[in-house]
Amino acid sequence: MKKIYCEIKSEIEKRFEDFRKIGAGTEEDVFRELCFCILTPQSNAKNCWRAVLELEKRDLILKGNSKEISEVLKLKTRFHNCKAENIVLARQLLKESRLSGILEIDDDFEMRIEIVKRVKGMGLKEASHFMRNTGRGENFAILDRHVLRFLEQLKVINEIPKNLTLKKYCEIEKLYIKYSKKISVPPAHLDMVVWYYSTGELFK
DNA sequence: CAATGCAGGTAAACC
DNA sequence: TGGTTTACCTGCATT
Repeated sequence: MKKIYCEIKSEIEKRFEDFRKIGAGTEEDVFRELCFCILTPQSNAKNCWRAVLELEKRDLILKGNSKEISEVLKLKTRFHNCKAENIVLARQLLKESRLSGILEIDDDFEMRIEIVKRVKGMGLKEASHFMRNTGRGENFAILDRHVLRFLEQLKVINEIPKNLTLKKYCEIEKLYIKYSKKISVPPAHLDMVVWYYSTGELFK
């Protein structure tokens, strides 16, 4: 694992530079990333990004109603009806200037909790994902199926829990961080190493 | 062709 | 109250 990390470390660092740029960009740039994270659960990440681009092309991210958005999401992501609703709801936050208040929170952990509480469709995993993609949360774990399987294989955890409650997520996250320290790979980077290891490529 | 597995989970209902 | 189950939902690759 450490060996793989050394091979792709510079590539990962390049990604993180891009992430920080997005985070420092316009609120709209950040919102596009939020939409992406709302789409990814149980869906193909690449198709989710294509869906975001398609929504943008049709100018639906800031203007489309849930039905129009759903039409685009259909064929590209699972649960397109819920996710279309969630994008419209998240947009309300943006338009009522309640999103910027969340984004201005200094403490990363506090900000993550606020995202989970305020943005429907965002759990701890996706909130961590969103924060990483906007250049924050370097001490978070993005506990998706790949990472959990990886942790199980290494016996960092005994088994993958059937349901990941907030409490269990935090417990496993602590073990994940402990392990990342042990092998001297930053927590945020380890996630990408695992992702590369299981899929053979780096994406978002 | 039918059956199965897989795709970066979350919210809400349930007991 | 907190852990568990279910709804959301479908295309595509593999066996």
